[in-house]
Amino acid sequence: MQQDTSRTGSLGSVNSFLASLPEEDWKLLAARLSPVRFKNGDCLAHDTLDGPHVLFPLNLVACLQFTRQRSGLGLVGREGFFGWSAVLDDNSQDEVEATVLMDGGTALAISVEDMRQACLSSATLSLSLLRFLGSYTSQLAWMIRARDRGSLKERLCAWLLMLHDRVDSDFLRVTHGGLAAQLGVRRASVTDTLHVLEGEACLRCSRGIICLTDRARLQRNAGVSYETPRIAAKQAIPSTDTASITAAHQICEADAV
Amino acid sequence: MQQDTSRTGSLGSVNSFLASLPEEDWKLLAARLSPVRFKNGDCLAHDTLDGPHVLFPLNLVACLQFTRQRSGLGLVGREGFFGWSAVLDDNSQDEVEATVLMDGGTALAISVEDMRQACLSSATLSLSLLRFLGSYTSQLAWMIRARDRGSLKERLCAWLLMLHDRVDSDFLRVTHGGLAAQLGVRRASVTDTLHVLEGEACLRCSRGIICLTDRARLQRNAGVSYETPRIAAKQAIPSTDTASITAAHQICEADAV
DNA sequence: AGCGCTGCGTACGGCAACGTACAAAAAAGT
DNA sequence: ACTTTTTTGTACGTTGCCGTACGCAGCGCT
Repeated sequence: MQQDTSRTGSLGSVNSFLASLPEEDWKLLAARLSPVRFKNGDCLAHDTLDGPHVLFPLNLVACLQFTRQRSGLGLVGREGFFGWSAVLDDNSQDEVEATVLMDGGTALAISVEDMRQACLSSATLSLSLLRFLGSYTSQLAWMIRARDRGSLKERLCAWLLMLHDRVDSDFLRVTHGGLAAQLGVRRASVTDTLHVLEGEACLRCSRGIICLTDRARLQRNAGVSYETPRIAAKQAIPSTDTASITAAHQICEADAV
Repeated sequence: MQQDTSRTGSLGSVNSFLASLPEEDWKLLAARLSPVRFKNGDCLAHDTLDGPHVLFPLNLVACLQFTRQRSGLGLVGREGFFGWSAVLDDNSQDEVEATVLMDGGTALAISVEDMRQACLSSATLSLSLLRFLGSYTSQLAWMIRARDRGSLKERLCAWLLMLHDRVDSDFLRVTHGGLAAQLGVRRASVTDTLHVLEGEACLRCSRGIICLTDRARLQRNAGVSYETPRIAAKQAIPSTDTASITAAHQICEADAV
């Protein structure tokens, strides 16, 4: 853990976007961040908070999607943040929400006003936001590609890998129905495809849990649908080791009382 | 035309992103912008220029796509710009290129270095970039939605409307094959669907030209696939009237000699 | 006139994913 | 121990789009 010691043990150290900020930009935000806990299925920024906020997930994974609609647009986890549309007061995107998928946990929140202030006083911070939005853009683009040229098997593998990237366990707490919703396909299709993958020894299913056993093989199955997202994630998600995350998580829990 | 008089008659006035910039940010860019002409089928930023540039289309429309692949990711025209990935030195997106679709024309170019400089010295400029990237993000998101829930008819209508938004004529210079490539489907499927739309009196086809005759009906056919892109575009594309565009175009031609 | 090229019309079989439906198994509530 | 809910297994007919393929029409070129 060769991170900036002033931030080690602090709350922000586990969100790799925050962790990657230069010292001055971090100071602009640090004082105004406060931890918020979310349960599984919660909608980020609507359920728990009063006003609009930007949220930096620590150990939760959220699925971006249009309000009240099935197909998921992408994932946000500890590599990034959610709520940029409000910062840009871009109401065209108000119809996109993020619901917590797995392992309900903690995110750091900052009010949109504070965030906007910080951006206006630091061009490098704005550029950092731009960089993340750029990588999210790339994620969306590959999603599009996957939808018309890739088979369901390919897409499912890519999605599982993206989930796996954002948690610390090989056990994904998702149901077939949940995955179907996120991928915008039938539940039965997911079940079938998972059985095929199980046959290829890529994973094992039990009720409500999928255990990834052969990431490499999954990756081969995903093909190009996962190639670039992986690269983008590698840039954005540096080596955040499990221990530090758990530690910070516990600090959060204590802090959030 | 109630635009800033200092910019009326200048080149940037027809790119609505540039036009929307506050005076100071505009000054940061104006001196370093130079017009570049593109032919139909050219690839923005690779064919004509030496180094990496950011390009602000004036009267051309470009289709974003992965290198050497069919399906188009989105459109960029006079409402925005292309080349942000280089500004963020986000090489994960290097595989996305933009090829000129229609009516080859002029774009204003600024070197990535100059652009980065300008962004670092102005937080509001960075935020403007963010805002556009946010609306592009939204465009991509609706694209995803359209691909799995929308029929080809729906997607085709939305695409035609988006093209129409970015030109000044009701005549679109595109072939069925071209549209098929952009939409990532068979040429024959496009032909069939166009005939259906022709039957509904939405448009008329001749060789290499599609004439939109009933925008409202097209919009109804497109359904939600076009709703939000339209809203996003309305924010980003203010009333740029034909006369000013033509005028500025001619200035460009003179300037580009 | 004749040639070639690009763009359009149309057809047939195939397949992945769809909608729907029903029942069994596992967990959760009482 | 019993009921209720959630999750999973499996089936059948349907459909939108695919791949491929062939012929014709408009247009430029020599």
